[in-house]
Amino acid sequence: MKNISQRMSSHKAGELVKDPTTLVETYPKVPLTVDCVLFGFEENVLKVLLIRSDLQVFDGLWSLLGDNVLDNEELDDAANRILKERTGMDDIYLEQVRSFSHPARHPGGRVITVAYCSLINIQHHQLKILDHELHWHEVQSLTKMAFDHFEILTYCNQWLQKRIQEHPLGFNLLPVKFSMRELQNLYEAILNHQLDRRNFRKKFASMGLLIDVNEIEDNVPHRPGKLYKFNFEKYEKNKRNWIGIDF
Amino acid sequence: MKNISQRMSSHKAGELVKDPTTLVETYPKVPLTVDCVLFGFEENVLKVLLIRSDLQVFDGLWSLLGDNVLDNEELDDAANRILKERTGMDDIYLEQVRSFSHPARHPGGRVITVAYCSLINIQHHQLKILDHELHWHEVQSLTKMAFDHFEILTYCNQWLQKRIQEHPLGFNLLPVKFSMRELQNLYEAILNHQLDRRNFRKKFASMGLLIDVNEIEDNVPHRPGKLYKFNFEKYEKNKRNWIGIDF
DNA sequence: ACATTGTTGTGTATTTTATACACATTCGAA
DNA sequence: TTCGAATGTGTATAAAATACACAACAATGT
Repeated sequence: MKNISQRMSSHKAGELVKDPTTLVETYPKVPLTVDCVLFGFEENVLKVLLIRSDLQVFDGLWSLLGDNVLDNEELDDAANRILKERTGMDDIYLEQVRSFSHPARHPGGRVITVAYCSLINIQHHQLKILDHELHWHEVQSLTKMAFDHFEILTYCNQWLQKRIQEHPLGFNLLPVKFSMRELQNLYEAILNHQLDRRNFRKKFASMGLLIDVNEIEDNVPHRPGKLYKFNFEKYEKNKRNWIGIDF
Repeated sequence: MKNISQRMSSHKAGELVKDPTTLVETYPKVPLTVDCVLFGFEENVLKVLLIRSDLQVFDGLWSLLGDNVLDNEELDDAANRILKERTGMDDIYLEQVRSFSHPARHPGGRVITVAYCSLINIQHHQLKILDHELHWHEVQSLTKMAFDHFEILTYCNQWLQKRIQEHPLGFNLLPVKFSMRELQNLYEAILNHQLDRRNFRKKFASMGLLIDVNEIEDNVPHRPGKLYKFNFEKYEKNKRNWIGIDF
């Protein structure tokens, strides 16, 4: 109750607040950051883009791409700005995942962070900015990171696993034209699980969302596979919201 | 880039930061609140617990149960505290949903809020605190609310619809012992969709998670139905993480 | 030219799950 | 006793998931 009465102190109980600005000025303020978990896919392995931490206490440890949120900046905008600043990339799929607020998560004091996920086609976007040893790391190889970033990464990885099964996110990690094998490798890498090749193909074929571009792979040391594009227009049109209890 | 160099100003580029506290002090700070979307179920209707807004600009409009986050308070703790302060309730299922950060969402200036959802059994918890005209509203009847709370409510409602199909949340809204009809009414109310009675029962029967308590309803003006309990232990043990691409 | 190797592309049988649908039973109320 | 209204149950059909095998193809090496 303490806090409610504290807020009330600026006006009598039961009376309406006429000046919201004065009210907001009484609120405690916290430093707020956004951390971007940038996933990429290369050599059939799921990767994440990291930098070397600035902080001496985290000497040698890797860190997500984060920055503080600016005055009057929306969180989505902050995430996009950080992505742009760090990688030069624009117009990338980005999604808020959740906030992390443990009081001791930052050695410099209380800092709350909001995690965003982004999926990047590594081939399509050469990294132009390499500050802080920015580069890709295999997700599976990481164990310790700066701050609570390993926890955030783990959470986002699970989020991605669930998300990719219900939404066509994966195509953001592939070239525009891809083979069935590439697609399956992507799913297997993210889900960390082997899938039956024939059933996988059947599943995607039955969805009717892949466009056969009548081309085949080259530079493969074996029989080349057909290439496909994902039909985003059709997907957007037919987006279903199904009902099916399952737990 | 502006912001990175701004942060850098406290130390030379390439050098490690030795004093993280000083670093954090340079971060902009924002007022942060938690808004709780408390769902309940009564008379076969999904309801949400609201208070009358304090603010004159929102004269007459209803508002979610929110409060600012205290110094060094975790968001989860803040949400639990607010729930307790407003309703007297403790030990309630609470889950973070997402943050809302539009710069103009609060008339008093920039305030970021984190939405939490909670599901409450209305019968089991009489409201002891009725400040600010706290009471239950039919979700379907709401159109305009204070702040961006209608947007938050809508988002949380959709979140709930998805969530209830994959997790046994619904049982938090029912009495410990409930009939199949009550359970189905709950799902129909939340999903806003009619379900086939026989298939619904078959589905839950096949899950094997309902315990027949060998009792029947009373005080119903028709043939009473059998009562069941949800087997939380068995659910926790067998929690599966299935793989199935579907979009 | 040919055999070898590895991957592509396809089909079918089986099981499981979802959907659609109807009727007798039970209790309360009149 | 009868009526009304909801309970409890089963079956047939369609759709989806799963398990599994073999021929066709292109590249490579001989």
